[in-house]
Amino acid sequence: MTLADVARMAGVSSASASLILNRRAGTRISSETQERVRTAARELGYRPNIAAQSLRTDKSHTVAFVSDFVSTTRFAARMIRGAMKAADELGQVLIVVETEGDVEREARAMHTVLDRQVDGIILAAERARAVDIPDFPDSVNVIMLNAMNDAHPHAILPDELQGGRTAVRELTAAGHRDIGLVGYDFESGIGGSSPSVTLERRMHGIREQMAADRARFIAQGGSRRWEPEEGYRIARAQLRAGPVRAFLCLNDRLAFGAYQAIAEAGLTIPDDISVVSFDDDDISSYLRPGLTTVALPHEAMGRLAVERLYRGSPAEEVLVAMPSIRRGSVAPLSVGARRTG
Amino acid sequence: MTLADVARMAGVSSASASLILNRRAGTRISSETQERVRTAARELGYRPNIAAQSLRTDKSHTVAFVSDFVSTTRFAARMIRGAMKAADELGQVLIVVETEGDVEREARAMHTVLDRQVDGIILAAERARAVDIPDFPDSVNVIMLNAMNDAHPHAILPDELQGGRTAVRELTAAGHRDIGLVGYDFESGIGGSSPSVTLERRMHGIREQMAADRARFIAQGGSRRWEPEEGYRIARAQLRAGPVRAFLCLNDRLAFGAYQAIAEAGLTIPDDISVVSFDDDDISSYLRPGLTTVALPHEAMGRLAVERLYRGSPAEEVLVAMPSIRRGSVAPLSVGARRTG
DNA sequence: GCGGGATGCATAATCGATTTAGCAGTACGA
DNA sequence: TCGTACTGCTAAATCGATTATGCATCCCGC
Repeated sequence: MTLADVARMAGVSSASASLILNRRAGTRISSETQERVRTAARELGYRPNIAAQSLRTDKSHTVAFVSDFVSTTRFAARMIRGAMKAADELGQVLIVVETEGDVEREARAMHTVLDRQVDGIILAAERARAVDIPDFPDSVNVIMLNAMNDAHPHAILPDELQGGRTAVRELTAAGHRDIGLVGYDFESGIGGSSPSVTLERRMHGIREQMAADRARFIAQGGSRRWEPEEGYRIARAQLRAGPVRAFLCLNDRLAFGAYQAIAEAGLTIPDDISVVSFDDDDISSYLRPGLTTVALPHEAMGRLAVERLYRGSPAEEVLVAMPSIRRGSVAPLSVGARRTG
Repeated sequence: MTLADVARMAGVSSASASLILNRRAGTRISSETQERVRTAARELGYRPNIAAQSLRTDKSHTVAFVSDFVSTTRFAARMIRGAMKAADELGQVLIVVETEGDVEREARAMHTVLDRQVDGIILAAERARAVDIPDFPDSVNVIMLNAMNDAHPHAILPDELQGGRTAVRELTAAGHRDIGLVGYDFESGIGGSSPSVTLERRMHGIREQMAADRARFIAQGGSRRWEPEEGYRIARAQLRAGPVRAFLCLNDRLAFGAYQAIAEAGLTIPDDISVVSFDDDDISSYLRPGLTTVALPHEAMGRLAVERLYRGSPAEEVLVAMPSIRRGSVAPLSVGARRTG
């Protein structure tokens, strides 16, 4: 079923059919003719051939989502999901390519999708970071998702500054002032696997809010890997060293480890000790009690990427709020409730 | 950079340029001319416009991956990853659409991708099941991935019969004959969330292998939901009822719960009790000791889907082997090692 | 009765490839 | 010398849309 078929059935030229079906005609075509064409299109089940459209108009209604990882964690998947929902709403479609961080595959991916005349490219990274990307024509619309690149200022990132503040406030609002920090050490600067702008921002937010609320870290434990084992190790050390009543963990896996250490010490969350963390990983809802965590808003970010490409929004850095997900690992500090025995 | 540019630079017609770059010419074009054209293409960085190609040839080198879920579990993501790897190797690209199981969105997705002249459609389901799909032209190449549909015999499924046998053999090979079954009850038929062909096959394989190895279920606990809580409940009941030394769990989340019950009973895995499960979920590698599980081969299945579409393989049901992932939750039965005190 | 403008539609070019049919030129055998 | 068979390439149609231009026709005012 082509446009020509529709035109023939309606007894008009395909030019008119095109004008009518694209509603570009204004008043220049009689309403009877318009009706005839629309009816014909409906009866024949006409659907435009997008390859032909794209050839002529240079619009493919297709966006490329090029990511270093799609399946390692659910984070990347959430960004994809957000992007796909927005695409669906806007009549777009997503070509998804995984590069596994391989530079050669990245370059290949860029070309492959450009060959398909995509309307824009979303370059996503699983963990917010600066990425190297191959050169390509300036005409191409590119947006960095959870990633940064000097040549491409259009980027969507989590608002880590606000996120850091929010996490601290979860604890201070419950009365906590003496807090154990798990995963980072301000003195040595150790924390996280690589120097990352977003981590800096998060730590900055944490520091600001701690000062604002007159709270202090009575213990700090840094580690490069942010896995349950390290969380366990650091939390145990802090519990042994002193009377910690609140942990601020830099991600949910660290918090998972901290939970173990807390249980081992015979303490109860949140009555004896409160825990707050970052990311909203799957495990945070599996844990008992559920972990209160400041979420990385990946779905919202993915959605925004598609929408901004579609709208041709200005190339600027966009920060997406990190909401706090309260699940029950924080309780008001009640003096003397702990270790009364 | 179009083909015409290349042709102009090489001083030939675009027809010749096309023939040469597609290597269709055979001996009909002089090698000097061929060289000139290839050089021109290289120097100009010529890349064919796939929209134009697709318009003319009806091949878009694009495959649609329509799935009910892409981001809920890592299973779906693994299928996508396998599909993408194969696509990358074959010079194809994947359009990914998520329908969330919504019939209307499924229909819309089918049309959207058909409009884009995809070479084939992969219809994937997160959990192996029969799916309803909208009608579309017979000319479209469709393959069911982890799903079944009467109208479309071309399907790729895990070999659950073999998988069931394999799981049992993991235990019987270690000397276990008296086994506790977690998640299913042969007498009541209760187990799993919905009647599923693949579950039937798995249970059939389990039954066969149990008989072949002269083993028996000394306890069975069925449940519709296969979540950690149920695993915990069922395992605890079985441990209290009698001297179970081996658990066969129907998925890793049930096993996760069983681990808790076992720890609570003061028993050690695998010395006191062996555990085998299905799926190879993430948690199976997080657990201590690592969980021995019969994996759902999702990545291999995704890969196969793209390859078979590409090759135009016959429309048949393809079963993919479920490999056993040994991690240390199974140990040889040593009589008297348990509860000696 | 005629120029001018609006109305309603068609013609044809175009996007960038593929592919069939066929045109020159040469070689060769009879 | 002529017919035939290759060889090496080009012209032009084609895929299915969009869009600039143009051609009738009619209405209107003068």
